[in-house]
Amino acid sequence: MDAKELTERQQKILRLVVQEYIQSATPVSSKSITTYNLGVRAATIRNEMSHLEELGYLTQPHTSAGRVPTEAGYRYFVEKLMNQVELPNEEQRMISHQFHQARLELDQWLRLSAAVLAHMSQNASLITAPKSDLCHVKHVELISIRDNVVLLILVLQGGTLKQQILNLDYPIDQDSLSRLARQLNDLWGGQDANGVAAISTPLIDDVAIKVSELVVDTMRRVDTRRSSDIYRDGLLNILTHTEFKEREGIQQIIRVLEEHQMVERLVGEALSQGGVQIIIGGDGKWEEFSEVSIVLARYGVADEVTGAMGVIGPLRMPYSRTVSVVRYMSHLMSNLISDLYGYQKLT
Amino acid sequence: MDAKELTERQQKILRLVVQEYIQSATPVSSKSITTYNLGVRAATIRNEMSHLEELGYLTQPHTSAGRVPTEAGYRYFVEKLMNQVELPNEEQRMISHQFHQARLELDQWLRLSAAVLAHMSQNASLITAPKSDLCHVKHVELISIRDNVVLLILVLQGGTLKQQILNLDYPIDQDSLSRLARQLNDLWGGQDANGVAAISTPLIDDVAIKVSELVVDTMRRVDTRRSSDIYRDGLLNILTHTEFKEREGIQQIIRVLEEHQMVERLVGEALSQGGVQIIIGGDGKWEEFSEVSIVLARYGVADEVTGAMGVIGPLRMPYSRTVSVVRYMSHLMSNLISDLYGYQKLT
DNA sequence: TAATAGCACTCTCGCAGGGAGAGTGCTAAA
DNA sequence: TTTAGCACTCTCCCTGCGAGAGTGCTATTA
Repeated sequence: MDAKELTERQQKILRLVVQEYIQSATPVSSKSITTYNLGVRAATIRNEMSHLEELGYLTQPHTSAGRVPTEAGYRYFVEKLMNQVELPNEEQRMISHQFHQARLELDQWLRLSAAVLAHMSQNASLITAPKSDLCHVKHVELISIRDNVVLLILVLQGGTLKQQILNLDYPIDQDSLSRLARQLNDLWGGQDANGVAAISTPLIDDVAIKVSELVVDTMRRVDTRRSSDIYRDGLLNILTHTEFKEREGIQQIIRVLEEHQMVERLVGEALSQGGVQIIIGGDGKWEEFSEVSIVLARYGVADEVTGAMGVIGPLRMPYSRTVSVVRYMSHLMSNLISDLYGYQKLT
Repeated sequence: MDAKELTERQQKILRLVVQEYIQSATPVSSKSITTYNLGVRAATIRNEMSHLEELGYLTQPHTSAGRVPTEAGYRYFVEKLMNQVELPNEEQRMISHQFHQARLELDQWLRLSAAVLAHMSQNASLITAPKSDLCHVKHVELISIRDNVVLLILVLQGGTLKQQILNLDYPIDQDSLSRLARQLNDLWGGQDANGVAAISTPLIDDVAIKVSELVVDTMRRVDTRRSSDIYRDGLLNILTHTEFKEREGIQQIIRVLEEHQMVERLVGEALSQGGVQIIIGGDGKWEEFSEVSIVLARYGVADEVTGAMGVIGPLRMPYSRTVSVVRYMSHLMSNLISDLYGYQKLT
């Protein structure tokens, strides 16, 4: 099963089988490989294919059908045989142009990212809003909505916004609220949840106590919740391109997109290391993804704000193109975000 | 085709056929209707069924199969035959309990609403964040992110939050920003986009001008975009419950959930009138929904903040239950929102 | 006149058989 | 080591057939 066991010709054949199958979705015959002018006849290719099958890279749906890549086959392809191309300059320019048109609004960027990932890869995409690794207070603001209803806005380090409504027992005017907000900002700036809690113990003002409770509570919840808002797109691609028989696969994809728990696990994986990661058929680790492949990358500013993005689709997805897109998009978003905040860039 | 043409017995039969078909998903035979003790034999029911077919309420997949409701059949059922039940008290209490546990966070409420709608109806759901009909400034806030990067937070009447990043040519400290924000608040409070633009013309301060441009621009975009954030859930229900042959229907559902344009059209429809609306097979108006039914309602506070929620699924959806859930949820959300802001309630 | 028992008719569904076609594995020769 | 040739296998598609479900029609009954 080791890579060294494959001759150059075997590699060529494996690559062709994978590429052909990704395109056609039908088992690849020895004959169809001969059209690529390898200088050998079908019989020879058959022998090699049968060897590749023994090694676990190919398999047959039934005895007299062509070959289909196994998960191991895809993995070998992705790791050793795929030509890593950059996204064509023209497409890069087109995408980045769209982003700069979208003004400086994070929400728009994320929406657009999901759309671009989905469109370019012709699969489903997902991207999480960037999130600070550490949850520190940047700013609090108190806004009077009406007599005794107050809107609390909490800005976290990294730019995440949280809003909460506060119902008071008695009315309070905007001026008092602004004054209180200013005090609290001085007090809490740069603190994490525990810091705020500790500093707030001596507070006596009724409203201040309520606000501090709300802030601490909100931050604790941000801390425990791994991922933030999630943007998705391209589900329709899956339904139009994928064989409809593969019910199981489609369900897995939707489950990934819909269930927060799944996303959080993936995001955890993505954030654990840099670069583009490719998970093929769950890679043995995840049964729930047995029928799908996922191309993942983190983006953002290391140790400051990071998010994850990815494309999810059937095993036979156009890996080369997808990897290019995900890599490009993660760099683009990293740059945009670091420009936004003036941070140093994540490689 | 008029309602009066249906005898009481025909109504009973039509109701039973629809209910049976919704449950079983297989064409309903005359024999199976006899189990409901109508006091007549299968042959009689056959005659009635054939009459109902002439009237356009039933149809047969093929000559010797049972009957299936037509769109007109569903519509008749929904309008005249369906028993409008309230959601059981127990379920009402369970749901409302969940909402009060979720603290006063709109985001959580919306998420939860989508989940409840999807779970109770066993179909896909969608809900848009409530949005002010009129877009007025409630509050602006300027927060220094670093030297010359400023976070602009714009609170609109109704509680919608917008954030924008502002890059300045030179650094500015938080104190100056706060002072500026206070001035701008006094100046702009309660104004709409045009008001802000008009008032801002005499401004000379460099930062103030930039802020005003950004605010006007943002508000204009909020004005033109019909719907705000959209929350979805329950797509998996569709895939597990629906016959998988009905590819077209599933694609239509996903298209509704994924494409903003579709959502906006539906929301427009929902907002145009109160109460729960039921769109069956596009009701002739919308080709794109030929295979699906949609149960819609608006919620919120009339003429102040309103949103739309709905359930979407195959034609054979459990209308009675779905309508109950949507009605209950729209009231619940209306109450929560009016409590939140202290507004008067929307009927 | 409305209801219904009875029966012929129609259509689907599942199964089996057969032929065509695609693709393989193996053997023997170059 | 490669390859031509051939037997073999398996799918796919078409056909035919019998069973079963359900209808429509007709003649009879209350």
